[in-house]
Amino acid sequence: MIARQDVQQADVPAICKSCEARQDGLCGAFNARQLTELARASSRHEVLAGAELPNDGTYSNLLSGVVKLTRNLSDGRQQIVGFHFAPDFLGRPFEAKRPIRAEALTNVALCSFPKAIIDRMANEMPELGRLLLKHALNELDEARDWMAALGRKTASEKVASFLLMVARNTDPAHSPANPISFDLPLTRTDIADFLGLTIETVSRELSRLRSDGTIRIVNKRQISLASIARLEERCGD
Amino acid sequence: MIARQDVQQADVPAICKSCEARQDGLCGAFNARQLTELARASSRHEVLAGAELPNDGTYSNLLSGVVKLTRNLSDGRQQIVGFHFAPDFLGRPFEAKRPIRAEALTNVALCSFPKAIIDRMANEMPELGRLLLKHALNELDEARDWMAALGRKTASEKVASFLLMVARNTDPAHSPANPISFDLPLTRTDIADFLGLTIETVSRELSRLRSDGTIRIVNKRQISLASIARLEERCGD
DNA sequence: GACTCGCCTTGATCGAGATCAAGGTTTTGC
DNA sequence: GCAAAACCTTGATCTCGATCAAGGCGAGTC
Repeated sequence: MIARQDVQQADVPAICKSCEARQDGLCGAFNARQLTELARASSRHEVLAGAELPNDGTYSNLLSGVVKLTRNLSDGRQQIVGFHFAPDFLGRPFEAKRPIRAEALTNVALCSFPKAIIDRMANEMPELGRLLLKHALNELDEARDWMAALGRKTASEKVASFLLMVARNTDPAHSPANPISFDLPLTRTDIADFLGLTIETVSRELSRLRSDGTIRIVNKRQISLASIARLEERCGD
Repeated sequence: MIARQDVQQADVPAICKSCEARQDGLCGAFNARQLTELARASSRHEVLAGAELPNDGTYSNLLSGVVKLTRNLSDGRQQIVGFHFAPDFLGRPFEAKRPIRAEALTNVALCSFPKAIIDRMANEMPELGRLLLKHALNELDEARDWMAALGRKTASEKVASFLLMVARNTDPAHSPANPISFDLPLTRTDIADFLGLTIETVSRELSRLRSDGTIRIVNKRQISLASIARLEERCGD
């Protein structure tokens, strides 16, 4: 699912076809004239797996890959507070001072827009402001769902919920009844830091799900689910 | 601090002086003509402690009181995913279908604006859209701070962080070195549901903080802190 | 091949916080 | 005022997930 070859063929200029075609991303809101202007100002670039994304106030469409957002306590304890899967939209226009870092989990391709241009266009076009707001509220809803998981779910419910989330982001249109298979773009350490568990507990819970037939672990990173419905029974909500 | 008498004297009409005076609320963004129009459309009302706030798409300034946002798992486990303290701004224009309920913890006074009017004004005035976005991003940052607490802090760090948050919202300008005292607007059950703990653990941690002199528990609901700095040492970040 | 290094799994034991239980205090209602 | 109910505290015990420990697997390197 994390299509590495997308990152290789990265010679699409300026505002890329993938942006224009995408309903979900920022570009859906613009008219043809604005898209032409954006094309001149935007830039496409790659970030390698493991590298930190710059927090420079630019807005970006995430064209391929997976990004994690982490927040650290002073003694090094780490919590992952969110993920971005392609084709999400990334942007933090205000208050970028919080101790939250964005890091590429896989190789990542971005189409970035300078803050100044987007801000000016948002002034001309209220529709764009509403789109940005809608994105922020979706992220807020997701954050609150995970708060409930972190505070009140058991370890096995957390792992089941996590697998469901990855499956849905990997293949959103998939039927709940059919088997589905995907690459986990995270190490066990990342999963643990997301779920507020240790790597040992994550590993044990995955083994338990494997031994009762809910999942198959092909490759450490490659998981296949017997059915989404089967996991939904175990995720606590 | 939760000024109950404010709720009693609730005969301010339409768009209230408290709204206009408030930097933080929605009204800061409007010009005089728009404020006059809003005055006709807005309504002030009260919600009693314990009652649920309607999720009807209206936007509101929270004039006094405290509101909790809760999310429940299917078997009744509850997680509090956020608070609103006066003078916060409340609003969920999109995707109100998530299983999140807003409930008044104290008596609450609201100044509400119909969604249709705000939406139209947001179209006329990009500044308003940016204000709404800024509020949503602040809430997102807070949610992520609490994700880190839920996932990675110990019980005593959670309780210390919680007391700090209430203290800061109660008297944001207070010096970190001086003592401060405030009403806890929550039961032990609410605190536990916010921190992902049980009421017994919350009670024990409060007792521990009392016995080592960090806090004084006057009245079950009335807490006084020796100093904010003292608590900050214990909150883990 | 064999060595190393990073990552994962599994087992044994421990401990923070949950659960169970009893009693205290504050509020409410008569 | 008293009784009942709601809420809070404290103690005893248990359990889930953390910690400690050992070894496996796979990729890269020599």
